[in-house]
Amino acid sequence: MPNKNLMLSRKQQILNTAARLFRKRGYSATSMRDIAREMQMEAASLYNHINSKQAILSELLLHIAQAFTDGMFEIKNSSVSNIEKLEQLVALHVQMTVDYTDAISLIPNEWVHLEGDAIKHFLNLRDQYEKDFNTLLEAAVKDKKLGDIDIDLASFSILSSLRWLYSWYSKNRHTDVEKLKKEMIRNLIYGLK
Amino acid sequence: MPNKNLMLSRKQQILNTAARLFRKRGYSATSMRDIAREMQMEAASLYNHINSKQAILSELLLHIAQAFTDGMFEIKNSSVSNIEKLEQLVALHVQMTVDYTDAISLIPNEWVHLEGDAIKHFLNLRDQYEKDFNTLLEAAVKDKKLGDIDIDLASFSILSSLRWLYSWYSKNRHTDVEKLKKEMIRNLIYGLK
DNA sequence: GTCTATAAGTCGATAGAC
DNA sequence: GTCTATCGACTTATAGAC
Repeated sequence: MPNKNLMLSRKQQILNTAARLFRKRGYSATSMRDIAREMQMEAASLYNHINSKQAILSELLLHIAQAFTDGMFEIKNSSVSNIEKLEQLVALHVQMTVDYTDAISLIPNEWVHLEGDAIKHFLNLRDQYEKDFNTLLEAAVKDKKLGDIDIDLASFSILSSLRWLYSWYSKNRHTDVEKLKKEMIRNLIYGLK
Repeated sequence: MPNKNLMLSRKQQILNTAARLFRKRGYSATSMRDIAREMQMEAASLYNHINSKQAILSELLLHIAQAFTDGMFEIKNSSVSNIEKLEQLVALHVQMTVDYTDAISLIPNEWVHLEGDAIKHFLNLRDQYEKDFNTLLEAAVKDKKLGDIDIDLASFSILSSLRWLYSWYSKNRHTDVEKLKKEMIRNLIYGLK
């Protein structure tokens, strides 16, 4: 298979390369020269495609956060049961992990390096997502589909596992995605029954 | 209550301060000048107590990793059932989280900034711990105490939740520790039944 | 769109006075 | 054990040639 980067815009190539390096060493320990070296160009040339190192990070993080918000919106407003909505949310996380493995790895920690409006926007999206998740979990408990759990702690446990899935998936890329979704739904939701 | 740091050696004060800042901004984004400012001294003075910034990180991470290895050794060699050993391991993680909240937050990501022998040592301890954890999980399945789960993925899910517990605990410090242990055992182990 | 050169600042760490 | 002063390397980002 030819290098997938050949089909992408120069800017998208830079974003993908940066995501991979930020994942490996963190935002602060990755220099513009590091990104340029991987792109086989000089650091100064990067600035013809992106405005700043900070802009790279915020594009990566806000794109992922917005995709989760959009997914939540669709699932929340669909006409299936609450427990099925929870299943679909777990499946959404698995699919995002498969599609954006490097960028999604930045969500748990690297947002602290965002600045100004970007960090505010990111935290707004994240906090609203977590509230919506808790609300659905609570609704499923009221539907008697889940046991009498501590909502906040259970929500936290589920989202923690999903946040770290990129790490497991990176070592198990051969895994069938649909099977992985079913297994995670079982582990994280029906495990709580 | 007087400042707890008053009872500690100057070196331990520096380690605690560094752990707090490394947690907040990451190892790379935290400068020796940042640590010194929090200690109300000059950066150069830190070097009378510690050899380097790198030495701070390796002391913090290897102390935690060794404590987990020691805990695993005791639990593994005790004479209770496999499922009870798993319960005790979850309780160990909860206790470590309560006792070393800042330093434990560095375990998931900041080890990548270790160098030389320190990173080798850390990864050896971590990998052996995870192998032991998987072995116990498998034994509990054979004992018919757990369902027919994907060992590797279930192990991963449990450890992911435990790795992120420091974040939950920081916002819920009032929580009774013994109650938290029981709730996590229920969520992470008996949820899988 | 890529390059060289460089500005302006921060980094970890050391030397040596007190 | 703490300070001031400083070294040499590295940082993000820009100016301007091609």
